[in-house]
Amino acid sequence: MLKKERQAFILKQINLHNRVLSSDLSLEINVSEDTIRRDLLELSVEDKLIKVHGGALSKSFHSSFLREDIYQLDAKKLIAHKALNLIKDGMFVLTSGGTTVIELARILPVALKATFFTGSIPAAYEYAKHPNIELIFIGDKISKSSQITVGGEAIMKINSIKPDLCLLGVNAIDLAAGVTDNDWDVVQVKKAMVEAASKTAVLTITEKLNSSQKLKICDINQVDYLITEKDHQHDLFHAYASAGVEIL
Amino acid sequence: MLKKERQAFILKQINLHNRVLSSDLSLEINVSEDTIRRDLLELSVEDKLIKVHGGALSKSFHSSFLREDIYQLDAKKLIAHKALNLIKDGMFVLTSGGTTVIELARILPVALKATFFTGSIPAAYEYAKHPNIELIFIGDKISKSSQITVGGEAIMKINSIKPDLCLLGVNAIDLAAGVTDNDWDVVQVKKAMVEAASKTAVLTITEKLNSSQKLKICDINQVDYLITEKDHQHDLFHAYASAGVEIL
DNA sequence: TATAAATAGGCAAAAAAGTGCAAAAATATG
DNA sequence: CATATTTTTGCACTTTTTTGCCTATTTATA
Repeated sequence: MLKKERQAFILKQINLHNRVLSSDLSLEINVSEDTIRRDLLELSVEDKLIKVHGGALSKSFHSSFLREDIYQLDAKKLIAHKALNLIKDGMFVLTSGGTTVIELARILPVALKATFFTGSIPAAYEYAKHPNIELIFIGDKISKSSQITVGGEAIMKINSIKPDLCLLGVNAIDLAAGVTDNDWDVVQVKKAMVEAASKTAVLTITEKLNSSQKLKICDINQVDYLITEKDHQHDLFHAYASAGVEIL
Repeated sequence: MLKKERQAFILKQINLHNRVLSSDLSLEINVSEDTIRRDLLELSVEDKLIKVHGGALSKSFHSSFLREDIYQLDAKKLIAHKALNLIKDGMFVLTSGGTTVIELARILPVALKATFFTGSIPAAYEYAKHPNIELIFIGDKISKSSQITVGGEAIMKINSIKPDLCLLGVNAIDLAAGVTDNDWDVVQVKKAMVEAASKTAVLTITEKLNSSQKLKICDINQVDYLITEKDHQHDLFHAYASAGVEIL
């Protein structure tokens, strides 16, 4: 069998079954696993498939969602980088959805080994691409507007875990009003998340600071860390720092 | 043998077998391999064949592989459209992941009002965009390779529902071997899905027909509908139809 | 953390390809 | 017809490609 034929065969198997094992191909085509590995390497640099330990995966399965224009993306990236400091190897992390949290999911260091819980579909999609984190999706009804799980079953599930850290992307935060939002179902879930976690970090652009909405998620004193794009010594944060929130 | 005769012979062999080896041709025509190589070089600059190390490949063979992705996508879209006929307003539909199912998710008519259950992140992402369907995500550990929920909790959840229809994107289906797959965790979940649903429809391109993998999801007699891109009267389906599967 | 599988990188043998050359054959030209 | 010119072909040689094997590392997973 010619090399090109072999590679075509491999691609066909991948498109057919979404994944192949080097060992299987080696047996089927009757060449050494080294040869298969070299083929997979070539095809992967040609962007025809995704090479993984032990074989290869179909590309179509792993193409990413289109990133739409995100408001203040640079600020959100900065926030994400700051938030990384809170996440350590072996941690159990519970995260909400929201563009800032998704940005964080994208930049998690590949070496990080941790367990993430989330009910957000876009966030889960990003976490799932990470090689070393274990992902537990909290299922139930999906809220269309926020693409996040809501409902009693999800809340029960959240109550049954005890994560080290909750990363909350929020809509509004204010010293007096606390963390607030405007979707009843989402608020119930976020409430449960804050309650369950040992520590809670709020991720938000400063624009949302000192604003409030109609439904309350938690008080300021339940927030352990506040992460924004501005320097932690900025005047804006004095009152929050006094209230016991650590500013990052 | 004249040079032109020889080249015509080579082209004939290529069209017949899709590939030729320089060494074979040298023996058959009784000229040196150098001459064959020069012939192949000439024919390849004339765009009559594709020269590769060791011989040559037919043009159609090669170009069909380049276009395979698009070709398969068309097939999957066709399958998705056929599958639509099974889905009625008010139904509870349980779906797996896989590119074909995701294609279906993309083309659900906006007017359709139904409840969808899934454990696939990409599929959920598509369902979530639909205005009128209610989406319940089945949560648990997410399998990285297939981006689908796996694990005992997910299976228990599936067992607790009684959907009207299960839409299964499969990796391999065969009359004797039944529906098979290659990931243990995924197989457990799919098994539960088939068990739970009143009716099961298998969505697959015909290329996956009559192929099998190592782990069994269910027997052919548990499959109610088989949906492929080919006409339902195609010879390929006789045996399946005889086994009681309705071909769409 | 320990163990087995998978991988990368170096090496060598074999196959194939490129190169230059010269003999043979075909073709052109006076 | 004789000679010059071009084309074709095979051969000797070097270079490149392909492949399998080996060993040290890395990776997956219990």
